[in-house]
Amino acid sequence: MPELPEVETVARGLQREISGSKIVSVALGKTDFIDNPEAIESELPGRTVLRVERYGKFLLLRLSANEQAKQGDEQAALLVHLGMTGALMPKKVSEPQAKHTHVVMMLGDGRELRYVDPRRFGRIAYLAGDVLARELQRFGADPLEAGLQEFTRRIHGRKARIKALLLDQSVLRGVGNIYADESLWKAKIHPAQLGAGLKREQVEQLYVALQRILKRAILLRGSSISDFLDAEGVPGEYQQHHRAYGREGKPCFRCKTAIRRVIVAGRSSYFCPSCQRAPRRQKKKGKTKAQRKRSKRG
DNA sequence: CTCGATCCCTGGACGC
DNA sequence: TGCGTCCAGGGATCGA
Repeated sequence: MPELPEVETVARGLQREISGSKIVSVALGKTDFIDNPEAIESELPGRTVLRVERYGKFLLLRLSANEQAKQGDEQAALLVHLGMTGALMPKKVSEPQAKHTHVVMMLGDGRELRYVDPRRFGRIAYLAGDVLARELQRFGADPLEAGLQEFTRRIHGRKARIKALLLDQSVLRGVGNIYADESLWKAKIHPAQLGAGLKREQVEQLYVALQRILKRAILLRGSSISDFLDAEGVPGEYQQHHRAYGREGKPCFRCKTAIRRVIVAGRSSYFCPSCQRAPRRQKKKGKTKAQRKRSKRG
């Protein structure tokens, strides 16, 4: 599940591998996850990948102007969201095509940039000019670029639960389930705590924890839980450093209490019930029972 | 503003 | 060996 560190890792790899490469032609497979397949086919050929950046959980492939030099197509880019299972990698043309390869961009040097995504939870879009600018504006601050003041402003006044806030891409861009849980564990904050219910020091602790964890994860090339691979096909190593995520029933690294898993904001949330105390006056009535029976229906 | 529910999709785990 | 079922989960969307 590519989040900020994984996408950053892929972006760096692609920057090294394909920046400067020209896209000669494009072939599409299934396109139901692509905003505008026709634009992909008509706009990409002839353009050069100027550089590859990360924007939240998106890869942003900045493209050169079209050779026909149309008006207003400056600032053109290909946005790629990897969803849960997406992978974007350059391969030699001679290499067999993996199953679920949905986009193939032929490069000018005998390689292809291939997008593979079994579940198609990803997203691809060709955007330019104002449309691109507007799309990017929808997202919140990059957690590695935001200062403590901005971070606090975005968290402290909110009534939503902190887990939901961390996952909300319009609040912070790039944080997903793994790094939300890891940073909350490190800051000793319960995932159901309200943003507005956090003390000043807690917000600061969370800010520091989140940045440290993200930076460390980037150094280790991200977390490979199921099948994440970077642009070179190499798995990350940060999963070996997880303290909460995926550790239900295992002892907390601080106090040995068994890590618990609950659903918060619709997502599995792993936390230490001893280190991360539940919100005080939060307390509804029955719930666990209702949860287990709500499922089926397909 | 915030919530839960639902849908998208496939592979993997599990039960029989 | 092969079904059927459940689950995972980021994000969009809709109704409460």
